[in-house]
Amino acid sequence: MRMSKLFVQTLREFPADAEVISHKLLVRAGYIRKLTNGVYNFLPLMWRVLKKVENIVREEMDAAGAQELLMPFVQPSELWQESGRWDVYGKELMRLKDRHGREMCLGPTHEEVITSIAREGIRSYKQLPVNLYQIQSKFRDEIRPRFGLLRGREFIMKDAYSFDVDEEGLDKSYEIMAQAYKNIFKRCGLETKMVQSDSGAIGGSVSHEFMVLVNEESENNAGENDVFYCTKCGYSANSNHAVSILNEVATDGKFEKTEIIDTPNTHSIEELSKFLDIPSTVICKSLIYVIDGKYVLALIRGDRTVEETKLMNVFAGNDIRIARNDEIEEIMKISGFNAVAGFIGPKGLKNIEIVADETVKGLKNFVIGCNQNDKHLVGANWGIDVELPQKIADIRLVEENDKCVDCGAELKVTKGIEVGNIFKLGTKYSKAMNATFTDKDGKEKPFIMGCYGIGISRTAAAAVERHHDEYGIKWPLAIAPYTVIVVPVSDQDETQMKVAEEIYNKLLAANVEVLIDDRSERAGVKLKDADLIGIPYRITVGKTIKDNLVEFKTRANNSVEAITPDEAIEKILSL
RNA sequence: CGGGAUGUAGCGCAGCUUGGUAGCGCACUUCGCUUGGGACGAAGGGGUCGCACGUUCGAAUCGUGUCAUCCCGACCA
Repeated sequence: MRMSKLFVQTLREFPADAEVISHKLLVRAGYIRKLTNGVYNFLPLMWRVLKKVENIVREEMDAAGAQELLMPFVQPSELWQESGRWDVYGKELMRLKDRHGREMCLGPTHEEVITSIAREGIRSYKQLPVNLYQIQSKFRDEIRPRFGLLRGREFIMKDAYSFDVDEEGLDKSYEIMAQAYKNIFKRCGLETKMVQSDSGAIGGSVSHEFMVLVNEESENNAGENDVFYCTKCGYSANSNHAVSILNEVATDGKFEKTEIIDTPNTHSIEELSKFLDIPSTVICKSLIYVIDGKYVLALIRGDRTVEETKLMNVFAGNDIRIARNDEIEEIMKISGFNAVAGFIGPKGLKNIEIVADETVKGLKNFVIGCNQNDKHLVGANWGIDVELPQKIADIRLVEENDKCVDCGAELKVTKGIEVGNIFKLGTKYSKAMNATFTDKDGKEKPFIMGCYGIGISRTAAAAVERHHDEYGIKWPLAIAPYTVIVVPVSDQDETQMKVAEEIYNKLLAANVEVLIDDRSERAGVKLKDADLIGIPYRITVGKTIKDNLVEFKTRANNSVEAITPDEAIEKILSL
């Protein structure tokens, strides 16, 4: 391709509305352009990259025995009503009506549609297992799209769905996909970590996420997930799912008397601990949450933080948030108190579910709110002064230096970009939608399903996050829009132009994806653009051509060497 | 949805306090000159100043409303 004809506009400055580096670079280097909030045009260079990623995904999925199909982007509400998700999938589901007033939605994911396909097409266990996938645009009306391609509303996704006879079959299908995913990301030039995660709105039991770790980048960190991992064994998990061994701390408050004492203006654990001159580990913290509209009181030791997803899962909820002050007021009123946040305790509360984290179980002679402002109960003990809640669960956020449940070594935390996700769905959809097959024993059984997603556009953006420098993008070879760019330094030097054209034509003839910068620009412009756009290799034809030498540059490490044109061609052909 | 900020040419910005009919850099067009790291000179084209209503002889500038965008929290590939 000739640069003079290539549809690309590079910008001399970064766009003002971009925050993370992949967004800044992709816009500046002319790969993408925003159409509207969270929705981007993929310009020719970007589309080449996306097709590369898609093809890697396609090859590995096919090799893993999956079959590609394409489902509609617009879906009828009926299917979603069958699965029960029409009412629980929140505002991310883009709903619309057709001319007859019939309710539809833009596909954010395709469990319902694929289940309806399986329901119609699979009658017998003999047809199983089967894995079907598609690569397609998805639309999720995200609350806050941001970070360019990393969290758009419309994005390209590969979604696959497996159907098995039984759990062992699912385990096998899941394993095959996990391996395919490892191959895919490796081929894309991305190091990923497979971590345990919460299964969220899609549902199901087991799930893992593939994270591109980005902690090394201190500038505007694009990693939206905290990943905890063990420094010794292989354990790693998203913070919304991570567990750890209870850490050993002082849990005896050593108060001589049990009494309610004045603790003025101690709204936070920190203030209370300072005021009483005790460690925060002997305080029981009380937090009121609203889960699916119902009130929940969560008790946790003063030094720890509640993990909201874990808490929500205790009640199988879909939505969780901390209660507002007016809601706390309402609870207090119902229970006959008037305490504000900071002085709340479980004793005497009405109309609320109570759950305690494991950390509070071992507390002795501890401090806890008693629903009286500016007062706390000190020297409390479970079963004597306050009832230990019946519901006890792990609802705490893991912290760095907690111990691994598998091997006892220390856990560390890092940031990650989630580029892929695999779930064991089980029968969640097949049961709800009555999708069954006839098994060996002649009985009707629901499919055992799994689902497997990869953010294609996000993967490309993640590659930019991981591979760039101050001059621009450094595409991994496998997903670069072009392999090599030939740059004649001066378009007025006949020899340079002639040699550049020769190199270009030879590479073209060898089916190499090659660009030639034939624009009548000054050298600086052409070299800067080549770096910005991030083509993996550059062959610069300059003055040294009189000695039959060109400059061969490897963008990945910015190394250069002077070699002959033929050697340069040879190097490219031997990649 | 809550908190903060911003909307002026394709991109980056100034002008707004103290109203007087819009400007700079990049990009674009033409000519000259230049060609190893985003040159230079000359001449051009392009904006109903987000939108609406109001105040005023007169509004980018003041007021009210509205829409959009960006950042911080709850969603997720």
